[in-house]
Amino acid sequence: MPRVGMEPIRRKALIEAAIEVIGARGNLDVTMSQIAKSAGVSPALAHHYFGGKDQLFLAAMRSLLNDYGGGVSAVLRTSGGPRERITGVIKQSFRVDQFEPAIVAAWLAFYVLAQSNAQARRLLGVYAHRLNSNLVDALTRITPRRDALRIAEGIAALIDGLYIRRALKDGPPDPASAIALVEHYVDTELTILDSHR
Amino acid sequence: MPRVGMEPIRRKALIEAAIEVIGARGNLDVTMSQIAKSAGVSPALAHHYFGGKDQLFLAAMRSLLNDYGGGVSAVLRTSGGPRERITGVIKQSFRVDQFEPAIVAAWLAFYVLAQSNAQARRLLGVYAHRLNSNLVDALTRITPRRDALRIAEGIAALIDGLYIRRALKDGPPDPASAIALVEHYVDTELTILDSHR
Amino acid sequence: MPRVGMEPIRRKALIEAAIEVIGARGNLDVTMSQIAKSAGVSPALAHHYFGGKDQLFLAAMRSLLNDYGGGVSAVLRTSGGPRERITGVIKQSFRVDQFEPAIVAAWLAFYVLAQSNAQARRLLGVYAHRLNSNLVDALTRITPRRDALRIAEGIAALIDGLYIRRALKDGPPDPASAIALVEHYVDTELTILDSHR
Amino acid sequence: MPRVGMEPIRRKALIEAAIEVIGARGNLDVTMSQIAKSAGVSPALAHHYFGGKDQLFLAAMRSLLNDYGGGVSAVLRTSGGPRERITGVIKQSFRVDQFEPAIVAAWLAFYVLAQSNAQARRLLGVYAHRLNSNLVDALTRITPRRDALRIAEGIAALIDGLYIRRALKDGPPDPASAIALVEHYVDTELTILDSHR
DNA sequence: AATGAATGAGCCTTCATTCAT
DNA sequence: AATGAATGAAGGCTCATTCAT
Repeated sequence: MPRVGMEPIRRKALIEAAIEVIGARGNLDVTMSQIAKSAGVSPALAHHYFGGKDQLFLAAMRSLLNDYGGGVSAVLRTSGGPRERITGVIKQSFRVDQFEPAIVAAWLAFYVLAQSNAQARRLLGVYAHRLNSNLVDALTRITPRRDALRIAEGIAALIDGLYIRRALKDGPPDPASAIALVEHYVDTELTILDSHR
Repeated sequence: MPRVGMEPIRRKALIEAAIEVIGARGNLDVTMSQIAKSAGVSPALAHHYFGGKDQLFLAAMRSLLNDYGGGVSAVLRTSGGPRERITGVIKQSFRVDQFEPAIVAAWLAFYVLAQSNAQARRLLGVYAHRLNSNLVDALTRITPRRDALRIAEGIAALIDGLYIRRALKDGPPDPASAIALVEHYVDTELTILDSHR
Repeated sequence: MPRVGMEPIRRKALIEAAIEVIGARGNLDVTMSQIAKSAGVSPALAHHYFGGKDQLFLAAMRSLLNDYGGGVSAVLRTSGGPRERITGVIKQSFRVDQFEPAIVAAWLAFYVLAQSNAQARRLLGVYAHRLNSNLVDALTRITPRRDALRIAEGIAALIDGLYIRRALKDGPPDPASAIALVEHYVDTELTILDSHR
Repeated sequence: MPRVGMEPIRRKALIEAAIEVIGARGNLDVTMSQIAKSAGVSPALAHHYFGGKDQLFLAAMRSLLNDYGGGVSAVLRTSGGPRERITGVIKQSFRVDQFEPAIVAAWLAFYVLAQSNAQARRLLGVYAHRLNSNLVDALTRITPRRDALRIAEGIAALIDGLYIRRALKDGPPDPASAIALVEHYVDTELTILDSHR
């Protein structure tokens, strides 16, 4: 029973279904039919709205990145000093909804996709760069630029590494301990720098 | 002209071809034909020796893990004190051959495979546990167990995270800076602990 | 904004769009969507007005035949003697607008359609027969019936054959030379018959 | 039950099946499955040996052209004077096997294909040029070049046109009358030229 | 020991057609 | 009068896998 104005609803449903199915399977070996079925529509409709499998994947990836990037931006707008902003980014990265197994699995899958798909790599690059800028920006206000660059990369690497380890570990992801570990890293680095001054 | 005793030669060639092809493509979407062609044999032979695609993948993963794990073991046997052993593990993780794009890509692909394949997950788990044991074992000799566990996870997460970031970054991987970053992390953590004592 | 009395306008637009699209593509592998888009309406409307793809094709074919047949009839009404009427038919067949690549391509496509579609074959048969009647009718006034039949077939075959050759040749169709060739054929045949009398 | 050395057998069978199916249907709207089934193999095998639908079509077209072109060449090697060679070409064009409905229909379909497929057009162009060369070559030995060019085009157009007319006409193709018509055309043209000399 | 031959299963994609609005 | 929404059906193509040699 077709009604007008369904396009945005279907698009959203399909993107969510894509992430769900990819997350459930753990990789990108999912079919348009599976996604469409999960969204409650025919495979043809998915093609109609997205033009193809790749573009649906990219749209899903974009959605994931927007959810994350949007949260980071919101945090940065409200946080106070540099150190608080770093904490905000870390908390955002390990926000409980970001840590849902399906989401993490989709992230991993998209990481891999980025190796073979230029557009995906670009998307990822933009957000990685934006995250890095935010971290470096905050750190340069409290440490020399040389250290800021290193610490920023350390934070990002820790975040990514913990993501993987949680994704492949059995049991609950335990975001609190992940946050604590990264926070501890930041504190330690800053303390050492202070003591050397 | 078939000769006797070819089996180990073919197996090895096929495993190397698999890693090469997977690395070149960036993911596990490779065909048996591609692998077989790269190894200079027929797809049927690959099937004959490994029994199927999944098992060839697992064999390739096992090979990768053995190369890495073997190196770690060798390092641990020759290294002196606890701190040196940690350095040994880090160096091993970022050994230049481990950092070849093809190898990194294969690692990533296998990480993802581990999400959906129990046998792969088990393989990965064994080696992760062994690595963790080595790190914790060394760290407990110089820090309280509580801190040793945290720092070990930090080291492992940093290693994994840096892997991903190098894999997806354009340009050369620069293992030296990766090693330096992790070493710095260890030193910093240990220094802080010392100063609080 | 729907208005009354749009049906004939839409039908005409769709038929012209069909011929245009078929001509542009060179064959009948065109979609309703392409045709509808070219006509500036929705595919559903094309379906609504013609009942289906086949019927739209037939309508387009009918239009093509009417344009051609109408021209022939007009020529025959105004021309004087038998020889002039033959010239009229030939000129009509190679009228410059009939020679537009799109029209030629549509003709060819419809020729092929006639092989598998009874209605199309009937349409083509009626017009072929009418053309033949006109030619034979004119020729019997100046030659014995036996020769008239042969020459009429020769004229028709030459026309058709030249159509194909122009359609598939690179460069401009050059209708003048085509007309000249057929005219020469008619003249030669008639001259020979005269000389044998 | 696979046996070695099947490739040429399968290729031939598939090409013949393609022509048969295309001929039976009257156009190129045939599926790989239909062709493969008609050849007694799986669709996958057809792809395996030809790489795709287009290439199978082109191979079939090449086969058709070779059958025809090969016959023409054979005729030209054995025929005596120029006039006999022209007769040879005409006879060859209307050889009874060339006139089989399926073959004619395939020819027509390939003519249409040539409009949209560059490779097909090239194939057709080569053979058209070769035929034209043969005709012009023979004609220039008995008429001025200017007339030779025109008559050669007339012969070719008549042949093509008669093909179409036979293909779309109900009843037997009657190659004899087609040959007679073209022969008569040649004789008439030559006679007229003689009488004007 | 090794391979050419062959296929079944499945996926992406397209498209004519229908339907409610 | 007109269309956006939606789908069933089908086609091209790929690929892991099997089999006889």
